[in-house]
Amino acid sequence: MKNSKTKYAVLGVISLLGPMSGYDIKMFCDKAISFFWNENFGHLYPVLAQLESNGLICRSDLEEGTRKKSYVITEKGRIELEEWLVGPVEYQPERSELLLKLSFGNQMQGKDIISMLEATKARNQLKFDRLNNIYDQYINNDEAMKKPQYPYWIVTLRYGITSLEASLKWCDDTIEFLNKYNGGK
Amino acid sequence: MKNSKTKYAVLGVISLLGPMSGYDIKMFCDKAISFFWNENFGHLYPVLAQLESNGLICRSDLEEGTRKKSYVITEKGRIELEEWLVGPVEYQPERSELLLKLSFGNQMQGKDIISMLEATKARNQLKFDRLNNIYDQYINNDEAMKKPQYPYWIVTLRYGITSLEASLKWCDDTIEFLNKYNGGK
DNA sequence: ACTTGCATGTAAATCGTTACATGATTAC
DNA sequence: GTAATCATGTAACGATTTACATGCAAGT
Repeated sequence: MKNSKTKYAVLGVISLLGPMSGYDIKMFCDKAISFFWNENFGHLYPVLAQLESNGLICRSDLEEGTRKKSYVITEKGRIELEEWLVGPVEYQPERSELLLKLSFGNQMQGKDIISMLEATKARNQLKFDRLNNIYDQYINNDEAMKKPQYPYWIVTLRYGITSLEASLKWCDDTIEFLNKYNGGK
Repeated sequence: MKNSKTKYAVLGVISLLGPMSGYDIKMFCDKAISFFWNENFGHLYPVLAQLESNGLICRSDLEEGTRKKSYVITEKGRIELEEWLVGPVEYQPERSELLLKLSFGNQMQGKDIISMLEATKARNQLKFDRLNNIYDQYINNDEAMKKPQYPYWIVTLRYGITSLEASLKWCDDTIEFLNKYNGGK
């Protein structure tokens, strides 16, 4: 559990959104932050158990009688979370399957490259639209603005939107460039 | 070896750049494509051995007497490479430590957020400058233009440049936004 | 002599995904 | 009644990273 960012994701989400179960955390990831963070049950539950046994989170008493196991963060957990928060953002080696394939483009047929780019564009357009919807609902929303995380969520949304925008433009430019290049030779 | 993209990276690089050793492949990754693809020795060598035992690559006779083991792609390897190339680009769940931390920004001190963003900006500025240098040397270079991969490498470079540009702009905007927001409240 | 770069590999650990297994509750 | 959603977990597997280990060759 040295490098598990899942650990910190869990600590952060729980510390921010009060008593939460593994299921709650998963749903929150899927619905609210999946454009920059993802978790799955198979990893989440063991980490949760480990965090509890290490005293970084503990059971809340909100679930009386149900199967649901809600957790809150402990003082010890909060300290570890803060240590991570002020530490450096770890370098993450890039791995883009799209670019890898594209760099071997001379071994592909022109139509296959274009359809790969079109598929990427379509996928990103969907993400872009979805994010923009969320953003529009969130920005200047009185309810949302009361929350202390408001400005931070705004900027993460903007990150997603900005980079998807750039990606969409690149798709268009690239399709045009390759069409011209292959037409012109 | 079902989902190993390393496998395809190796096949692609070897098929494109002729007889290559594990070391050669690693150096190529580091120097030429590290902005979108990375490999490490610990993974590379076992995969190389496996690809050879599966008949997807075979030893070339270029290394007589040296310790260096150079490989070329086989017909079987080329077929598998092409199958992967025309297949769909797999969805990769996002995981950005920067955005994860930022989304917990209300639990950080203002100065720590700003320095995190400044560090990100500085790092990306470096990458941006480096990529631009490579791009400038490559674009319209007579030597480079003769190679069949020329247009494809151009567009991958543009991808890197475009997305770093977007990221740099976002850093500036975000620093300004958060400064204003926290100053104004 | 010594450091840097070339060169290949193994072992251990870990992280994360996928598939599997189970069962309660709620809505239609 | 039955499908969807809520809810928790385990097991197996696979991919990748990190650390370790070795040794040659070339330049300074």
